[in-house]
Amino acid sequence: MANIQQVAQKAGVSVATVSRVLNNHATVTPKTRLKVEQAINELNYEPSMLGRNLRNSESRLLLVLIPSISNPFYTEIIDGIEDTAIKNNYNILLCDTDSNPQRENIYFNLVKNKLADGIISMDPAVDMQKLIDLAEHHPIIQCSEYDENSCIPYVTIDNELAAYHAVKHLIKLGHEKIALINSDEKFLYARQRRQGYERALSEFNLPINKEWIYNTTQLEFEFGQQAMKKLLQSDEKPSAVFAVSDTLAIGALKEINSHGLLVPDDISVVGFDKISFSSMTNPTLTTVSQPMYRMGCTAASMLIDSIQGNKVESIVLNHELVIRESTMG
Amino acid sequence: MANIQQVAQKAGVSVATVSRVLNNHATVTPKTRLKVEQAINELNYEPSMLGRNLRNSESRLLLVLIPSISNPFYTEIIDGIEDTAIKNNYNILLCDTDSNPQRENIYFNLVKNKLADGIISMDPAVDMQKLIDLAEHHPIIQCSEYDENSCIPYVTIDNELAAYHAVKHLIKLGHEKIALINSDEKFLYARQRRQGYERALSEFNLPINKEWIYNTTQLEFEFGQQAMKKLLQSDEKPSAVFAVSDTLAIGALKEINSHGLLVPDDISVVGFDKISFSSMTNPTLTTVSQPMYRMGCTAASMLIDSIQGNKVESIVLNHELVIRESTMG
DNA sequence: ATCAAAAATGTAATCGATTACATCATAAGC
DNA sequence: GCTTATGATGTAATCGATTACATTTTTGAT
Repeated sequence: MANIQQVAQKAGVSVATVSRVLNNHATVTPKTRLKVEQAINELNYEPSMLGRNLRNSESRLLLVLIPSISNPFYTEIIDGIEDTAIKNNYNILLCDTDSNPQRENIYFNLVKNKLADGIISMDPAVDMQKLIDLAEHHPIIQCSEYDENSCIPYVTIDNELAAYHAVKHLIKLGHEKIALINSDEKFLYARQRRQGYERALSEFNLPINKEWIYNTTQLEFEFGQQAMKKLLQSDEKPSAVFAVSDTLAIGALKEINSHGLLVPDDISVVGFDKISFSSMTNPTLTTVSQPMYRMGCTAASMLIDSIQGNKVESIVLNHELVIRESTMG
Repeated sequence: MANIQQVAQKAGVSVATVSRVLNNHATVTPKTRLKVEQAINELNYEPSMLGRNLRNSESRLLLVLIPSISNPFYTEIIDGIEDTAIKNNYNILLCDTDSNPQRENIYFNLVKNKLADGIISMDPAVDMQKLIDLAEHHPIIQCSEYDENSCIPYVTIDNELAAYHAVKHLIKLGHEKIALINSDEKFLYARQRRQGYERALSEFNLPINKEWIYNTTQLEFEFGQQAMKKLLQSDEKPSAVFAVSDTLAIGALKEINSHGLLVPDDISVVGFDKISFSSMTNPTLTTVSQPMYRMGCTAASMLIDSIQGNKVESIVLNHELVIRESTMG
């Protein structure tokens, strides 16, 4: 691969002139520009990002931290991030942390080392202290998942309110025995959704039954199945279930089916996220939809703003309850 | 962020010595090493990859090209790639091309610019000519998807044989009217799977009915639904369906259900890939399982080998037919 | 104590770009 | 034709690391 010196030599000009052509600086004669462009083509030259970044300290690369690419929830958000980034002449790289601190470190280092200009973190299991430390010197945005005390700007929805809406929907349908399949409450969103759940119940004077609240350690289907299995063993079976993710809800659905019960006739189910598979289940799943694409766009805009030295404010977007077969009795 | 000069100054040594400490060169007195390490800690110094790569021309970063992170098929492969890479002291970056040539270019440039050492391509829609050109000067491996004429090493399964096994399974169950939901046959795997389908039919003297072969433009659920809808309208309805991806098969399942038909009683269904959803459907889906994790490991090993200057050979791995409810009449 | 060999450390070139500043060429004004 | 203003191009420092080679220090044998 040719370098700028060789191009300069071939074109019979200095490296400065080649650089000027490369960066579209005004003061280059058309004739010279042509010579340089010819040399570039002949040598098949492409400028090295390494040299450029070293000098400019910018890479125009954004890092997106996700806990696992297997969770379909992130897909649409990433589309939004990607589109916005490209519109602003930035590119993104996906970093699957697998919630593994070692891998996390690798990606943090890319930023420290100026190989990337900033980070959008969507990993709820991220090492918060490290993220906060990093945020002191580097642009970082939290997307969907966040730490309220961290001072790192975030974009998210009102999880408490969304859960409240979902549960209220079930109550309005006449349900009084509503179970909650929650994930690990070390995550803020899990605590918030539980609060929404409890607020709805309280508001309608329904008791909060510990037996109907189940916390899973992960979000995969099997954990939803396991949760539902346990709930079906309780003294008084719930007549409805609110799960904090579609994957859990789908696992629950499967478990209900395999017990010979019908959704929504015997038990109604509400999920969260509106992943694409949620309309493929039988019955289709009622779920809380987040404006994922917009959330991604917003996060990217915020990050780019922040990179360009502007102060950015956290943003809370609206959610929407999508009513489908699993609650249509 | 401190640089190596500042560390050297603080420790009262030269930059060369700092660099030696950083790179564990033998010839440093324990006393000096200590001084340097102290300075490094006090200044919170981390070496810049930019400077290092510029000098060394290696980044120890691998690029993984995927058409879309929304396809769950890639998840496990990526796990394999990631584990193997990390074991060899490499890191990976996921590149979602969205089958968009512009984005592809960005990632190709990262390699050309030495910001990454090599590429594992899993995008069937990749611009082959560009990939081949790139492969002349840079290590590249094709994973799962490949071009047989490209000379770029690949790891894959025998798609023809896998499809043959799937269809033979249906034939053995007594089916004689077997439909094929294929994707776009501009993809090699689609052509190969069709061949396997046809070989199985021919071997048992079953006619190949054009009406029972449907090509979709994409792999999302809806395209499977659409395909099945069309198949159900044919003069003679098929009694079994082989879809070249689980997502298509799940769409087909949904469509069959919504026509009031039962799987497998009325129509049997076989998918391909064994994505996690495939065990959450009702009924669960019979599918062809690829050794995805191993495929990922293999691809990563091949790439790293290639980076280190060794010649690598293409590899074909074994598949397995997983029989579940959708074909258990 | 002296000197050679070995070990430790320093000096400075290098990677590939960008850019402030210097220099050279051209055109305009008189 | 001479001076000056302006535009085009070149020179060389710079970014942050690595490393061949040079230099200094230490060690050990006599």
